[in-house]
Amino acid sequence: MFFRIDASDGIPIYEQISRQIKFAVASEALRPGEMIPSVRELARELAVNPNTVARAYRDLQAEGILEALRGTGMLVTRQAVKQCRADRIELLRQRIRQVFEEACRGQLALDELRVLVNEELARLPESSS
Amino acid sequence: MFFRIDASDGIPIYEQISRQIKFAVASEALRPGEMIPSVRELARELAVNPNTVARAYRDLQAEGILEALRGTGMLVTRQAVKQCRADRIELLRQRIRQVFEEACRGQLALDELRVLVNEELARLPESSS
Amino acid sequence: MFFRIDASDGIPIYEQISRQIKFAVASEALRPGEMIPSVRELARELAVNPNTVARAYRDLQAEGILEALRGTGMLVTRQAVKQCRADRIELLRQRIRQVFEEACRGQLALDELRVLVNEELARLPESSS
Amino acid sequence: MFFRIDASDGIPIYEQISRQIKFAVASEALRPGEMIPSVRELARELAVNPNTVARAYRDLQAEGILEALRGTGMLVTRQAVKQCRADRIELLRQRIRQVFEEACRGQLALDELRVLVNEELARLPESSS
DNA sequence: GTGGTCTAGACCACC
DNA sequence: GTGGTCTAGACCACG
Repeated sequence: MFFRIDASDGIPIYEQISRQIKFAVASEALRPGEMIPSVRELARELAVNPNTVARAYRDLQAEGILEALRGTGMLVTRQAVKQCRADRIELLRQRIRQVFEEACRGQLALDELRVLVNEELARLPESSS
Repeated sequence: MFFRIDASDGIPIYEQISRQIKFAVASEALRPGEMIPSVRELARELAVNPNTVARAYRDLQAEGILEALRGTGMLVTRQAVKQCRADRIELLRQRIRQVFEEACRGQLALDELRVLVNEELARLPESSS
Repeated sequence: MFFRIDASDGIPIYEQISRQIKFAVASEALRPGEMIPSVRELARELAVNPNTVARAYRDLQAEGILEALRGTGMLVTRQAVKQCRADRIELLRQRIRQVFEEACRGQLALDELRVLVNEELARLPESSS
Repeated sequence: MFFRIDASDGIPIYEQISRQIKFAVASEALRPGEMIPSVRELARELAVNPNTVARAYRDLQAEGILEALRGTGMLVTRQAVKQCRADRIELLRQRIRQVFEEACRGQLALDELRVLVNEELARLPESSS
């Protein structure tokens, strides 16, 4: 697979996995109908316990992103792309809002906040389009 | 005291407490030399376990924001204001950076990100300056 | 053949196959003495693993619904019709009982259950007689 | 707690647990704001692995029925009752529909089905209201 | 081979 | 004490 996990950055491994799968679906690196690696295979590849991968898959299944075919494997559902894109944006919007609101609660001036935001936006690579 | 805690928003309660105290100091709602409520008093007020408040105070003490007067209580140190202001900005900068980087990892286009950020900035009350 | 399978509705595929064959026999769409499609043929037709069809056939054979003619194929036994009809009713009775009992365990009032049942009965096409 | 699990009736243990909690909430045997037994406690009581209970709780949390207070325990959410009642009815409706549709696919006459249903309804204890 | 369930036990942060 | 994460390994049904 095309992604990595970082066992010690606070975010649970199973969530790192499910997020990256969602992102892969959102950017169509993973397409509807396509089979994803088996639990055991991905577990081996990421050097992670199969249960951990299974949990990520199960969560995605509960969200309707993945579908299980018994004895066969799991694949990306039709609706997944739309859903993942919406999720990605909504998740981001929430996090931005959260940070901004905390800034306000902290009595930071709007102008100071704008400066900070622009500084950080400027740091981002142009290539991330 | 003048702030609230939300027991179920992911951020540990003790950290919510210490942050809000820092913010209060940064905005001079709490001034150097001023006594802060006792552990028990604040715990009662926030309907929170006293251990939790104690931990927040302990953390702030370790950071040099608070100072204990034996048998009397705790008060805000002289250097606290400067420190809290710097902390506030640095904390915020980190969180903004974190969110933006996650957006990039999620393959979101820079322009989409800018739009999101501006939408959310626009939602903020002007009065927070 | 005249039926379809749904790979993701919880019921094992081999069971979907055997049930539908039983139903076909019960309604005399499939008559005693008649040959049924070979494992390979039906597997191809249903886009299903041959092992799965084989298992369905094996189960039906064990129940005495099908009979193997060496080197020739499988056919419906004489006694099959009577048996399938009885099975069909008994199977249904069990499932109804199961659902009703679960409703009771869930503390649903008998009257609410009756209403539900009648609503669903009303939805059924008259033509299914 | 007031319910039992049957380790070998096909339904996963974690689901038996979550269902019975939902039912308890729906019938207000468990009320919003009320704390439920800890993972370890219920596990001990049911003679089941704590992970299994934890999974049931986690599923309910994902559905918004339960809420976790870190270091404290889990409690029933405000909206839970409404949701559990709706769930209970909807779950039942689906299962009834499924059974009926299968009956039709099996070419059973509507009248035969009605007879079956009434026989089974009659078997239920009046007290289940 | 596949996914799914369950057990057992370790470790963590939080209250 | 609480819930949460993770590992390791067993067993099952299904294809």
